[in-house]
Amino acid sequence: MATDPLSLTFAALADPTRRAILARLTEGPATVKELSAPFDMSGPAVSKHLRVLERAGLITRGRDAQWRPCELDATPLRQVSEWADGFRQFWDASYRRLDDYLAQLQANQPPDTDHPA
Amino acid sequence: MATDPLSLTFAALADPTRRAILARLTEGPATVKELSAPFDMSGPAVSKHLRVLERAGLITRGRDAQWRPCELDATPLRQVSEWADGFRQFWDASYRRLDDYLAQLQANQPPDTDHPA
DNA sequence: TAGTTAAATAACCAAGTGGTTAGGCATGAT
DNA sequence: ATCATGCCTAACCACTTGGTTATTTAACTA
Repeated sequence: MATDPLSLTFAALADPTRRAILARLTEGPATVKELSAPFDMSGPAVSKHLRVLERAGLITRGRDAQWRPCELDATPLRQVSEWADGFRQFWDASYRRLDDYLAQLQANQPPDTDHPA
Repeated sequence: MATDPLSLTFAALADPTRRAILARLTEGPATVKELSAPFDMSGPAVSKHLRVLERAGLITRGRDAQWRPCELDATPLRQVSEWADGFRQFWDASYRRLDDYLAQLQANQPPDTDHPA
């Protein structure tokens, strides 16, 4: 797998379980067991997901007796947002093309308001 | 692998080659050979990357004689941007915490400008 | 000391990834 | 009809992923 930061982040996000864990962590830190609760999945499976999130820098892990609380670190998501925003004009393109088409229609042959589509 | 649309999109983006292909396609449609040119990689390898992008709905493929031109479809990136934006307050949080700290410092014990840190 | 709880590690498995080479199939050119 | 081009599929490889169960480590508790 690619090991550059952006690729690690995207790879970490490419799993619904991990995205759900991040969503849960927006409400505050949680232990591994708390994070496991919503999922029909063994503890080690959740541990692996957490390791992927940690490698991507999306969570940090502390230590409190036998608990290892996880905390959200959303800073890598900033790069994700910025990368995606670079394509905004292209996902807007179809709508703009439709707007242009409608504007041109309006200018050249105004629709007959007596016969709306 | 997860097969929901957002996971497919994130997985497709988790590779620098595929992101470079998308960047190239912002300049307009291209054939597979044109897309392969910048990469030290066999044709089939690029074909596989294109299939991943196609499965994620990020490109569409046409047919022109023996060429199979690829075109960008950025609409899935809109969901990516919206998902990431949901975390904006959290990647801003550290800066806000710093601002708060500085503001509090300013109010309670104004820094000695003769002894800057 | 013995027992319980939280979490990690180890070992394993099926499936997927990212790459390769070899070969096949259309299409266009000679 | 033959050949070259563009691209695909097939088969293979080493490695990763997402899951499992069993075991181990670490810390608290009785």
